Amino acid sequence: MRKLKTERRPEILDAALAIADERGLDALSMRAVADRVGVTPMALYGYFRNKDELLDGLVGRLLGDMPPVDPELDGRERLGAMAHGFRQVALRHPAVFPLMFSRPSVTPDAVRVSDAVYQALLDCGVPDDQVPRMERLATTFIMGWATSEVSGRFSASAASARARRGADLPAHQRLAPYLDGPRDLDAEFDADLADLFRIIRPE
Amino acid sequence: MRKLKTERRPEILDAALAIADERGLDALSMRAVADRVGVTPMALYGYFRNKDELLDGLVGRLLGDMPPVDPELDGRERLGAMAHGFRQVALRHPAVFPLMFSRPSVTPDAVRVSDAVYQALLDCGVPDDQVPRMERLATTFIMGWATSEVSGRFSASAASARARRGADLPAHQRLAPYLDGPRDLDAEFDADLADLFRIIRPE
DNA sequence: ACCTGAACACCGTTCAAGT
DNA sequence: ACCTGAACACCGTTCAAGT
Repeated sequence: MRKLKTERRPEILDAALAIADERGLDALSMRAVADRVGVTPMALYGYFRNKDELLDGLVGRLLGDMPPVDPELDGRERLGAMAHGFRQVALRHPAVFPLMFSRPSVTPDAVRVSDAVYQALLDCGVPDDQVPRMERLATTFIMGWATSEVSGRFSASAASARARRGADLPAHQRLAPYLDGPRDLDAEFDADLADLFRIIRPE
Repeated sequence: MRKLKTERRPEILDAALAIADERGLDALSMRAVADRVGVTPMALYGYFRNKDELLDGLVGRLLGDMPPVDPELDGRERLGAMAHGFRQVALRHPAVFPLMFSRPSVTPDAVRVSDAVYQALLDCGVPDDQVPRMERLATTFIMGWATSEVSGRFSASAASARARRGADLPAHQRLAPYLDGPRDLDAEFDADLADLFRIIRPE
């Protein structure tokens, strides 16, 4: 387990992220990254032990890209700002964002984000012993929502396909007027966040 | 776009699921599936247009495996039973379950599951025009939770690594007693579901 | 100290051919 | 109607060598 070089890691991760953003995750090969950086594929193995570690680095990079949150805001406003920050990162990097679920990050950036969420929950009045669970609940929902959005699970085309296919099932029939209309995902995200706050801060 | 054969599709999907369960998603190659079925890799292309379609079929299979829910139960109990069903499917097929996010399914099984969730939400008293959003909210949370669990995001080892790394951040310090203890994911899932019902059915 | 070249054991998929 | 064989253009990664 030899020591890894670190100097060009940011440059390599930039190249990898650019490839994933432009051409998708399937196009993200060690060879493609090396080409973009201007080295041989094998040079990358001086910086990352293997492709999995490079993908972990990419998740860390996404967390480092989270927009900072105004510390003047109250707890609830900070949580909302962070939720929108997650969603923006997902929309900017739709191919990479879903990796957040499968590659739990423990980088300094990841821990800093967790700490900000903990602090916001504490400021909302969540009891200390409930904060870790509420953090998992909130981040799970927000990451799941953003992943669904960027992966097409909430797309209008999937919705109308389901509406068509379910036309003779009872609940689909009753709900037909609401299943295939236009969708405003911005508004739905906000409505869901408002509901989420009712869990976090029972009045 | 020629017509695909269907007869041996279930047999092929069984083989694929077995490989993913036993050896993970990386081991799930067309060649490995063909080997297990006892045919040449190219024979699979008579049943699936490409590997992506085979993976879509796998997601459909998972939805078909969802345990049926007792129709005698009330709406809230049925929702709880379906949530536990999702989680059980995830625990049985940890490598494949996360694909549910990225491969929105429109098979008859998928639509049948949606209809059951719609009906349960209606029976809980959710207004018709809110049911589709609540279905997305609930399934997103449940799938995100199950994906987190099977992907290691909730693992004790990740938690203690984060606890160690965040030891000098303010909220981590204050919450230290609660960050690295033993975890009961069964209990946490139930607690989260109870909170989720407070969104679905405001008293 | 950092990078390259050649090689190995794999991939998904196309096309033409076999029964 | 269903399957196979050979081939193509890729993969991630090891090892030994180059500067």
